[in-house]
Amino acid sequence: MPHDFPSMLKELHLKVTPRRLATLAALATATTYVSPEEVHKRLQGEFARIGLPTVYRNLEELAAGGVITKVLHPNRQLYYYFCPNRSHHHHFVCLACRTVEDLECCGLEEVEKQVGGRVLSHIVQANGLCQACLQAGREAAA
Amino acid sequence: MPHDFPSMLKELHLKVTPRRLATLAALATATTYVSPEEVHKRLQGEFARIGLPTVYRNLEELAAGGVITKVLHPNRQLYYYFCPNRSHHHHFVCLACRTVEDLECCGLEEVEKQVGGRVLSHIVQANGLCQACLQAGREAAA
DNA sequence: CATCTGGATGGAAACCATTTTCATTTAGGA
DNA sequence: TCCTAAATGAAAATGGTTTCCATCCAGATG
Repeated sequence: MPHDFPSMLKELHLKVTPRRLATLAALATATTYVSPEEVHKRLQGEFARIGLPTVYRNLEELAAGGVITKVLHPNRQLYYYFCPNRSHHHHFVCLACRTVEDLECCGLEEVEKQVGGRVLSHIVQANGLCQACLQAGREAAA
Repeated sequence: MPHDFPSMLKELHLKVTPRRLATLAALATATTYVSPEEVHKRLQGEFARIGLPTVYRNLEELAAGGVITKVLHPNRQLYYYFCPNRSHHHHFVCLACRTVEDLECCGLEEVEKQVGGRVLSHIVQANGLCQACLQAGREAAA
């Protein structure tokens, strides 16, 4: 069953606009994490007018709603990834081919207990080279 | 025994300069993570001339050498923290009072095995409110 | 101690991903 | 069909961070 993008948007109380649907479609069909700039470029093939701020805004809203995932690159730029896995987990991202792999959830759930405070957010992300890139001798890229 | 900053710098093949020593001293005496801007401001009390680029460069070099730790704020700015704990571990940072607590190391060591590739770097950081801030009703700040 | 050399530094400018502003358009309920 | 708040584009601003380059200094050498 294909993704039901309109329902996803409605659940987030976002209007179902052509640009948002196209953004979701672009992410869902990408095999790697992508930059806002790249999403913008791709949408320019579908819309005569599409502003970069719109892309930034929509990506941010979708990520805030949990429909897509942010990838924090070591270069500190933001990338986005459509992760169909709805359960709580973390990612390994290949810095060469930009693929994303799910990781088993690690013990961060106990952190709040350990700290005694409240965990508002957390980052658990491993960066590196996937098996394929390692064997192919590819290197990390910005 | 106080910290031996000159030795730390020499181990990293960095020259022992007054600015670097003052930067380390500033971080070591701070009870919270601090921004490059804040380090710069503090050093202005010690040096008639101190450039912001110098502060950025030195902080980056010290972090690259593992002498200090980067704190990745949710607002995507970089902060730094002098963590005397030399063993591998991760951090919980309070977004209200900016204190940093050590976390027990979680299972990231097995990630490389799980992925089959090579982990070049990883981020494991919990953000939130520490116990004291939670009880005091303080809130997260930028 | 004097000299030498590459690393360290300051100031100004550049960078550039991201955000803000604001006028215009549009989704979707009334 | 209307209406209103949300969505959008274009242009400009933002601001943390980095680059450039001339000058300075740590520290090795003799």
